[in-house]
Amino acid sequence: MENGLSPSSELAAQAVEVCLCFHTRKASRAITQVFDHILAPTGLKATQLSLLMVVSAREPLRIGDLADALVSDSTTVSRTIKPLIKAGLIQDSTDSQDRRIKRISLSSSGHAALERALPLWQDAQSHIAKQLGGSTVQTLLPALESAAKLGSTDERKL
Amino acid sequence: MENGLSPSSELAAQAVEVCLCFHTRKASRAITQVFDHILAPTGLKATQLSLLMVVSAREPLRIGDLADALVSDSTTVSRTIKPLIKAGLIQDSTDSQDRRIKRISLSSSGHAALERALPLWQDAQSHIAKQLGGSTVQTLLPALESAAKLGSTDERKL
DNA sequence: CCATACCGTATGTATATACATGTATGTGGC
DNA sequence: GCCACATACATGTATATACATACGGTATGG
Repeated sequence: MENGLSPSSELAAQAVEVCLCFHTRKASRAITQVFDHILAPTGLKATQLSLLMVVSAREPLRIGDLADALVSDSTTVSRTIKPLIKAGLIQDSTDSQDRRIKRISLSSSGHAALERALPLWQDAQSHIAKQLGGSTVQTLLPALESAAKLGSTDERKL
Repeated sequence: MENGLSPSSELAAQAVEVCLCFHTRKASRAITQVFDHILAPTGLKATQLSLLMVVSAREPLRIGDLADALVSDSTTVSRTIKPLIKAGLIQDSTDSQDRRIKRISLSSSGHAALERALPLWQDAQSHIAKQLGGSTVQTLLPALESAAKLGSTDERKL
């Protein structure tokens, strides 16, 4: 092994270069960092603004439906909404028919925070789109949407 | 508002559909879930296998360099390696010249675990590549690599 | 040669994420 | 109506992630 790597290390080195999980996670960290920095003045993290945007588009909605929309576990959503409830941006109410169900919606503060944050969201989005180039963005978004569908139809049911 | 959405909610609904942060994170959750399920028999999570692969390709390396490679904070790396050190897969040794520096490398158990996991990694990678289609993968990987470079050159230094 | 600034890493705190499990509620068969 | 089962959500535990800060080690100017 002239390069100083064992055979399995050589394989691993090749694998990591094309690993879809590694690259998707690395890119999501980088993009989240940029969004977080630009969104800092709003007091919202990128994840939290995404949550507000999804809720605002579909409110009122159940935790399970929110989890489906986010391709996230419902126990995760149950927790990620907590800081936003504490901050008074999201409210939840028990369904009167089926008391197991929580209906999630934005408070008026939530709507206001969303409205204030959207211009900075646009800044971050434009900044990244400019760096990547329009054609890259055009191919990236559909590819990411395809990838996001993997979890729901696959192993999930097996 | 015939659709029942306020103006800002309508904007937010449009924004989230094209948000690079939201879509990248959603895709990374979906892909990570598939990898985690397929890798379950190895006892390694997708994130941990990625770590082992990167370390094996460049060992020994400093925590800061590992953080750069992962586009992650060095304080994050300092913690994410802990479960792997505890499991005996990764070892760290203090540099004899500069005792601030920790040199990270795989133990023999780490090399063995990596070797055992690689076939399942290949299963997961192939499974997802097949679902996405070869041309999508070919466009996705370079786009993700471009995106991953955003963090290092941008706001980071400002 | 010491004070100070700088560098590499760790810790405190907070959020994000998911699996296993628990709890409360609803539903259907008998 | 009661019991088994299913459904919706929460909690326990563990890992991933990052910022502010602390701490020890190194280098450097005076």
